[in-house]
Amino acid sequence: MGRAPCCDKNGLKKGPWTPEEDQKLIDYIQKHGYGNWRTLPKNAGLQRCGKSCRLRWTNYLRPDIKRGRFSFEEEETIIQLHSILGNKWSAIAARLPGRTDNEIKNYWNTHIRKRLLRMGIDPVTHSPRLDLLDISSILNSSLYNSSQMNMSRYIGFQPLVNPELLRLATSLLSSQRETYNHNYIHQNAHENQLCHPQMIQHLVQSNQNVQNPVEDIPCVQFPNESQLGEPINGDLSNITTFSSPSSQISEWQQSSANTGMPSSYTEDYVPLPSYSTYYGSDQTLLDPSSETSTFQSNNSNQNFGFASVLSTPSSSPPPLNSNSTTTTTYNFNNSTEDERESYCSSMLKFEIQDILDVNEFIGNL
DNA sequence: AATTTCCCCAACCGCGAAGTT
DNA sequence: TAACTTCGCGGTTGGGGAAAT
Repeated sequence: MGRAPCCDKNGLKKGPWTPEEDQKLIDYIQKHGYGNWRTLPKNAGLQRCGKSCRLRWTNYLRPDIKRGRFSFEEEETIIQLHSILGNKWSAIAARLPGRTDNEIKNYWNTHIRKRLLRMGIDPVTHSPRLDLLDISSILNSSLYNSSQMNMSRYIGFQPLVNPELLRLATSLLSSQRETYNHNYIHQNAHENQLCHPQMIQHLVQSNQNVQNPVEDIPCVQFPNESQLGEPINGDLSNITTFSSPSSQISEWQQSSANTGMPSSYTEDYVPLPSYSTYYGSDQTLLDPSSETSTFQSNNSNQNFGFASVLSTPSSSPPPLNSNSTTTTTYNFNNSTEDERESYCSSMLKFEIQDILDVNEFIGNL
């Protein structure tokens, strides 16, 4: 039969730890090490359950825990890893020495997530929140008439709030709804398709001279962990590079042909620009479609290949070189959150303007 | 100065995977 | 193999401090 119950919950203390309790736990672990959390509290003279002791140790008392603000590099790392791993906080923490999963989770929820939302970026998909740009629904809503479309409040920038432009856009879109429906159904035949249909509609229109306009649609679709599946021959480096959409698709398809990746997967995949375009690392700042716009961080110490990320056991975080040398143009290490956000907003503005070329939009009317 | 609201983060809870008997 | 426990993870909560009114 199984073991005895972990702990009798009756009579065990809960809530904040006192310095005395902390000291008892530290003393015990320094003497005997940790391992059997079930018996540890009793042996250490603590009126706590093992789970509480483990949490206290791993999240607070561990000597290698780094305290204080997250650096820009750490923040960038978290965002990058989150885009790959989702809410796998322990896996993310394994890549950030001295940071706990709980700390990262809290930081994500209280800082990064909010900032991304303010920037108009969906913190789940890491793509621009195109729902905010759903022109038809905006125009049809009473919000438009009553509040003069104060979109900038929601998405943090101005260029898309021109009601006249939106009206024209809606006119265009409604006249093409039938075509759109066809395209949309076609484009979204696979799950996780994150392209916004109206965006597609516009881009298909504005790229009439392009042989394969869909290729140039900067929509985003991220391979999630399950989609990535097992590393092929232990090497996933072929999917760590995100460059300009059209060139990348061919790269992706080529590499998939080499690796035997299912063709349906390669057809659907449209890469996301590097996160350095959010945060402005070197040349990607100026040219989002640059071939150098790789998913890999420009920080030389943070090479986040999918393989290394996915294969890292959370229980034994591999040490990252903490001697960071970065080519990042903007140094956020000592910046305030506002400064970071301001900069990020301008990045997003660039991105979306690039996607929704307003002049071209008007030119098509 | 007092009160209210907001925000952060340490800690708890529940669940699933892995391990043990 | 089944039954059970332990461990670890991710989601959530609530206490306390800071900021706003």
